[in-house]
Amino acid sequence: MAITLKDVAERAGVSRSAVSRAYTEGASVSSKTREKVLKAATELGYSPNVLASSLTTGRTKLIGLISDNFQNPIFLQVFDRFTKRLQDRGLRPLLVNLSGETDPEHSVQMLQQYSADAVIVASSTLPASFAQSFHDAGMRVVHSFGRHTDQPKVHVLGIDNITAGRMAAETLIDRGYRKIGMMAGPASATSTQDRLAGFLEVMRAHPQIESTSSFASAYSFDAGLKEMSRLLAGPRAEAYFCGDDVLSVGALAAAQLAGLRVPDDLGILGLNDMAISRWQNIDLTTLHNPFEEIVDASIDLVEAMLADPNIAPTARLFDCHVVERGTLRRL
Amino acid sequence: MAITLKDVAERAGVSRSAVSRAYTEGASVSSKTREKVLKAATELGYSPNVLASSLTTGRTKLIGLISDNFQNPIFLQVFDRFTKRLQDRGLRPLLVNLSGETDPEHSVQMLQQYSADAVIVASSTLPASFAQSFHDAGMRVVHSFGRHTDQPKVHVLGIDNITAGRMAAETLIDRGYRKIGMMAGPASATSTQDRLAGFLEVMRAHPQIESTSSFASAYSFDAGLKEMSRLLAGPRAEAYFCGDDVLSVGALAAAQLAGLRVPDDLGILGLNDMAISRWQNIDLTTLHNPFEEIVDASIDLVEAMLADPNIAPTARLFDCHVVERGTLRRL
DNA sequence: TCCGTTTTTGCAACCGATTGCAGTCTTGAG
DNA sequence: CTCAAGACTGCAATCGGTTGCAAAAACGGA
Repeated sequence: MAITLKDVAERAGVSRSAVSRAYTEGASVSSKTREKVLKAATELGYSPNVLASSLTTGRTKLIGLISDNFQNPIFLQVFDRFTKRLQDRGLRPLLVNLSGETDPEHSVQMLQQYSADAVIVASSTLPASFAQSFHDAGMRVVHSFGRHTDQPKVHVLGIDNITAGRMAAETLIDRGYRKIGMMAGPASATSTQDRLAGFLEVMRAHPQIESTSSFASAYSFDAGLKEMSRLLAGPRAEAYFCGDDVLSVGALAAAQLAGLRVPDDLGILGLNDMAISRWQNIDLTTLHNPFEEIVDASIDLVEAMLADPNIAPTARLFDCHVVERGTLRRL
Repeated sequence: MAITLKDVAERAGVSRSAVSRAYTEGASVSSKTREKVLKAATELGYSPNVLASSLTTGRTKLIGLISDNFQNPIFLQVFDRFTKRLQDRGLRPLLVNLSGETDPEHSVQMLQQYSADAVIVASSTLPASFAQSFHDAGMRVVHSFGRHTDQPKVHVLGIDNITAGRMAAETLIDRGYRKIGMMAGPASATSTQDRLAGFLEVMRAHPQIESTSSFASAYSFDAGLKEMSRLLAGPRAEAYFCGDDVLSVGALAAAQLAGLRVPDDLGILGLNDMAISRWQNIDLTTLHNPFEEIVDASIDLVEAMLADPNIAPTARLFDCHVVERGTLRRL
């Protein structure tokens, strides 16, 4: 059916090896032969089968891209960036939708079956053990948006969640809020835990500030709406740091439903700076997540591992900064 | 490095064929042998290499998923559904980000190199010729969200854009609007053309209604904001049917900036019913796009083609319906 | 128990490439 | 013009599986 190397070889009147070499950078072929081959190839419409060659070379250029969050709009931006950048380097994203699954077993096996060259775990909620499983199975892996550790077992890149939590708390205090709450994400997510830890640390240092904290059940609009509605039903804070932007939007909706004006009656601070947060209809003051840098750095790491599988695992932190918009009063 | 069939064969004390057969449904193996093999396999942690087997079987279970829209939030929902459903059937999405590219050549070649079993073109903006190229290259292809034709060259599924355009126009008329505009998407997109055609058809049948139409430069928030701002600067209509939901949100932002109240001063009707449109902060009245059904049907078609590559290309249309929310006055 | 069936099994060729090796061709220096 | 070094080339083995075929084993009925 499809054109194979053999067809090209026959047409060009050379051996199969010659054809193969014509396609490999720096191989020992005369330019005359190479031309003959390329000519025959274009006439036939041939392009080499990566999968077949992967058998001997051990390289598929397939990169597993695993995510457990297809609800958060920022992930569309993340996927956009990942797929573009991978493509630019001749790598192919094999997308895996975890959708609720927390056991890596299945993904590990599947990516092994396709001998993916590397795996990118793109998630701020999965535990370190998840990415680790791929490493244990002998695969190259980088965990993007993962939790920082001093002795990482696998490459992990992400924002500095603890510092972000602190920054959020300090920002709210600086704006003069004296009753401050954190509506965090799901308690099980590592990002939630760290952001909350940073937040609480600052609060402990400011005993005069009244502070509260609670968890939303997921990083989703509905969870944010629900939890904020609950909070607003009781004695409320003057401003809330929300676990992330989608939660914040849910919180804004809750405020609206409660008849509160933002930022006059209630301040909301998000985290991520997803594209939508910039929309005037939302106009969310938030901490910017430099996800483009994280994605790019992740791919750099993937390439580095492809060149040398044994580079020591690194943990890189990226800084957030406040993006001024309309949901927090200015001083 | 990795465990191969040979290792398992040795450990189980059987031939390589036996191992292979143990893994193939309906192959001629005694249950005794199969058990021996499976036992050895689990002890060794073996799982067969799909890519190697694809050489002989001609099946990779890899499905190219091509999209040119990573800006529109509804596509995150689309990807979510596609990846989940493909996975459920043991198929693997190989994601291709067209990002501005309109020439299929490159994608065709890439997917051929990976001998993808089939290709799904998920786009409402690409011309039919794009999907056609894959067909011409001998690949199985279905075009999801594509334009309907009577004599389709490839399978194409999508909403009935012309009827949707009509429905939008009629909805606005029914609500008592007498000056009606359509702010369409980019002129080059097939979906734009059809939606506009349906809209204009109804308008022609209602000469007493004052109507206008114009194009936004892309299906994006910024394009919607920009075009609607332009429209609002001149003599404006009482209500606009926008090319899709993201455009609508941009239009809402423009209205807000112009100090207009929606729906009192201005009505906005969208199309797609993306998740975000339901958010109270947006609360967009829109035409529901049954994308889940389209995705599911697309995958059904893929499977059907896998079973029989020669089934005649079909064109299926899916109906939209109005979702009542807060951006259009009720009667 | 014997023999024709049916079920299992292993051999070996093959899928579409790559690559070490050894033989052949070109070179260019002498 | 000769010859050694270097550049090319093709052969054949290999990657990890699959599968047609023939031989071996198991089965079942008489």
